Amino acid sequence: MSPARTLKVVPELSGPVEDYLKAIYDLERSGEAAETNAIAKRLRIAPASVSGMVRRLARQGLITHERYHGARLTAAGRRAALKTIRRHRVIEAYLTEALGYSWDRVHDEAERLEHAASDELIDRMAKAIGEPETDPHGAPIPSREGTLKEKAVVPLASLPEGATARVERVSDESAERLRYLAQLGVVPGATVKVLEHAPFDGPITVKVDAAKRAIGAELAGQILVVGLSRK
Amino acid sequence: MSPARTLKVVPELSGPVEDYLKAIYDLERSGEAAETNAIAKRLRIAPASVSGMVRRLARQGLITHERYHGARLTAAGRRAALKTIRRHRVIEAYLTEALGYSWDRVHDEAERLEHAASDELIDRMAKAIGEPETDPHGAPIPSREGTLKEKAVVPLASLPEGATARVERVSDESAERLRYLAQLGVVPGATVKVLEHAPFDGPITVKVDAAKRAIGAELAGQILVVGLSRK
DNA sequence: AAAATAAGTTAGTTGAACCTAACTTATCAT
DNA sequence: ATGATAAGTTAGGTTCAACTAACTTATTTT
Repeated sequence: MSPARTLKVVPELSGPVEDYLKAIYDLERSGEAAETNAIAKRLRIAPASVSGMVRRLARQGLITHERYHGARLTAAGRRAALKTIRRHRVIEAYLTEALGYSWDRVHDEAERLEHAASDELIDRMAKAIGEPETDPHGAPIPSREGTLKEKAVVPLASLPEGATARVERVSDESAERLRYLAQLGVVPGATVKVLEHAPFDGPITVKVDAAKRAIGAELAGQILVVGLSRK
Repeated sequence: MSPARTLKVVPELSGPVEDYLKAIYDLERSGEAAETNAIAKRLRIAPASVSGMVRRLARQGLITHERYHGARLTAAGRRAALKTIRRHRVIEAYLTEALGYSWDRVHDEAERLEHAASDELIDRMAKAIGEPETDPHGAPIPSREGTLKEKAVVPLASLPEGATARVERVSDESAERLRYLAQLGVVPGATVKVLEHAPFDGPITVKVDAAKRAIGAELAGQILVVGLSRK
């Protein structure tokens, strides 16, 4: 048998630490610092546990943390987060492209493999499927160098009636939701036209592939699109 | 994000536990019970740590253990060990067949991935490369059902002068050794003829691919072959 | 058979990553 | 501005899987 972890210049981060950094990265995308409770919810652990880890991550220079006011990634923390995110998304893409997984089954598998896969494996996987730019849910894959170009997207829910848009990305949090979206035809690349927008956060009615579909406000907030035309 | 571990009927075994079972399985192949020190050496941990874990595994019914006299897998332990070994070997085979890894680089990667890959992933990998019967080093891959047919093999070192044999399997413990063996042409499937056998555990001289090679006794003990003819 | 050596175990620690319960700080509503 | 609620933290505890040091049992040598 051989040593459990390969030696590295940068000290290896543990699986849990990688998970925290990913969560913080994700929460920070909305602009504000990642709050303790939000991190806890995302990782399904107790807020008290987050307090402890956040202190540690700050001490290690991966995040900055002002007590009672959330966490923000430092440059080093962001780099580490993007590396893990790259792994996750390349694995997701590889599982669908090379091994026939459906898009609603890849998340959990990737969640475990991302902590065990070497950079070399990730690069080989990416090359084998033609260096895709996004994962199966439309999320962009960070480059090998750790840069990421986020497209300017808006939630489908925010479009006015009559607008046409291309689906760019959907949330991969729930397998069930992904199956439902696939059934509706709401997948990255699909074109949707907003027909009707019920008031008071009601459902919106859209045309997808010549079919009329009603989508709840909550769900429509998770579908990210790029607008094609206002009318 | 989603839960860290999938739920299962059989309680999940931790990575370390899987490593212990694999090590014990391997050591037991030689007939005798797996000794504490041997396990410790294989896993590169202190013997004292093994004592503790062995007690736990026995309590869990995965091994039997008589104090001071080594450990043996129970049926349940053997099943678990073979599952992990199947994962390891399928991953090794997949990495070489599908992703272009050389046979000396697959072990470490598999060592980490085997604890994170789901049964479904392993089955998909195996199918993708045509359900191979062995890993790149010639070690047999346990079936999905947990059975394993070990070929009747002998160490190259045990062959008499003049004998011809087919290389079946080599030890994958050291990447360096594997590179050396590849260079010699000593790979599973190759035919070797013993030309000379130096006394006092000296090197043996063999013919491989029309080339004459001297191989140290120690190394020749790790090369497993099936005899083709005595003369 | 006694002494030397090797193998194995026990006791006590450590560090990571989680937990609950109790407390403190911040924010919001009146 | 004061009290209620929400958010965050501290304190203390658990489990896992490793460690070292000291001790016990088994095996081998003389």
